[in-house]
Amino acid sequence: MVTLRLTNTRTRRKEDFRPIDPADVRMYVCGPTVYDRAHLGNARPVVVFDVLYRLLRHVYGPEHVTYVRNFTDVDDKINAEALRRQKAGAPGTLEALIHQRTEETIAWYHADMDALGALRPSIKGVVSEKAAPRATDFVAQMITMIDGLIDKGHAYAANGHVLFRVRSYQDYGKLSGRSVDDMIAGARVEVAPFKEDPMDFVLWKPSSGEEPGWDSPWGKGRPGWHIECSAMAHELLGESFDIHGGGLDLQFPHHENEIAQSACAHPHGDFARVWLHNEMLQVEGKKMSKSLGNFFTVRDLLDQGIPGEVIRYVFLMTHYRSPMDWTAEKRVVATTKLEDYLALGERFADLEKARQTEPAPEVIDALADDLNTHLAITELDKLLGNARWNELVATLNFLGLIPFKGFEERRAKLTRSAAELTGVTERLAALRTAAMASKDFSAVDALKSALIAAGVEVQMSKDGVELVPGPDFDPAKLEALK
RNA sequence: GGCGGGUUGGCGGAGAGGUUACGCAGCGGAUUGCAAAUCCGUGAAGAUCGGUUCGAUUCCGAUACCCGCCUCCA
Repeated sequence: MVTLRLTNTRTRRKEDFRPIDPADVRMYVCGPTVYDRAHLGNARPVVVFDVLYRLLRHVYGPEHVTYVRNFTDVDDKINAEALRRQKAGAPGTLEALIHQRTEETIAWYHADMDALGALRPSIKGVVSEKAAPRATDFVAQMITMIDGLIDKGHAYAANGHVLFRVRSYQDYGKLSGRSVDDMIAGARVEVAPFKEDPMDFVLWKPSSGEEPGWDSPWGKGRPGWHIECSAMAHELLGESFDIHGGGLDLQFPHHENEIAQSACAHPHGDFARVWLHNEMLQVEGKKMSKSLGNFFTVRDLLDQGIPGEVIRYVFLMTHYRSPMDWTAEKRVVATTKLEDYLALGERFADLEKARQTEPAPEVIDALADDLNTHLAITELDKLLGNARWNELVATLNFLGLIPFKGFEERRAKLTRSAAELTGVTERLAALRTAAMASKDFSAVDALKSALIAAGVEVQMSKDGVELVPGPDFDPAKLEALK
């Protein structure tokens, strides 16, 4: 069995991956706050951890992998959007508007991530709502956890809030490599009069009438951000699980706080053994931000006609622990490459056999070495160069770049196109033979130009004429020729 | 201010203390009525300065520059 090696943020080292239970390898990844369409940066961890998920499924078997990715559906930005809609005259209670907003955002998210070829999270291979849990479905577990933390002296209620007592957890800061004292010296912590210590963070906060709230021992309120992941991971994956992932920006404070809460609430568990963080995304060398005007969503790109596979390929070009730069040039390269793979795979692979073929071992090895997706992609070119067509197709499917279905659709399309081109090849060949004798190529060139304009690739050699319909083949443009 | 990461040929981007990365683009050639596609060949690198070493782009240190987090933006 292939041994995976992963760079564990917790130890800052690349380590052999040994699952707690090979029959149920468990991974948790922080999902989105569902207040709006996912932007391109949101998509990077999704693709990165989808590759890991696929690799784990390959190595341990799909039914032996559990992947949970949450939805944060309680958040001030969601409340703000719902309130804005209400003020704009939308009917219904605020609660209903919040619900409506989170529902539609979750549906968008799934659709957009599906388009990127990301598999849905699953529990032991079974896709379900539970594998994509919503924070609001786990408030009771959060309250229980907070209550336990108060009992153990790791948290305290003050002023309608419950705060985590950071000084009560000795290892606080270990994941992100910071010391509490240094951070306070940095003086960028929110100071609230009711905090015992400026570093203490909120587990529970009171809700006003306009905000969603749940009854709790500390009054009507809502959970702080970090507690949801601790509660859901515990409920769905247990006290100890294998992998916890997310963007590097979550390393501090979110993941640090998750660890503190979980370690203190469940001192006998390990919480997550391996922590993985993907670097951030840039656009043309700069941070994507609304102020720079280079902010866009996944849906924006899809609507521009950029296929999800192209976005995915561009992501895979860069190792997950390096900043990734989204550029127009990379998009072109990705488009060209994928088109080559699709055209050549369709032409030379046996699709039936490809379905029975394992992904290329070189690619598995590349991914097993800390998800070296770039190396994996260069291996695709070698498969192509060595005419290992069935493996190429199987590997493209495995990587989520071109599913088997994509090749089949291309084949069906070509079959239809070939029917449209019936007779044209012979006509062109005849014209060319005549032209060879008369030295007047005008009729040949006219037909050739028309074919190219219709999206047909014209290949003429001394052996004859071949017409290959391209991806943009439009039979309607051939009507005039008939 | 604190903490962390990075700097490779025109572009993207890896691995390895000593042997061609690879891809895209470029250039030369084969082929073609002209093209396209394909094939063959080919130039080009390791931010700067110092150290360790028989030997460093690869290890160590410093400098410069870039980036991220510290502000519930992944």
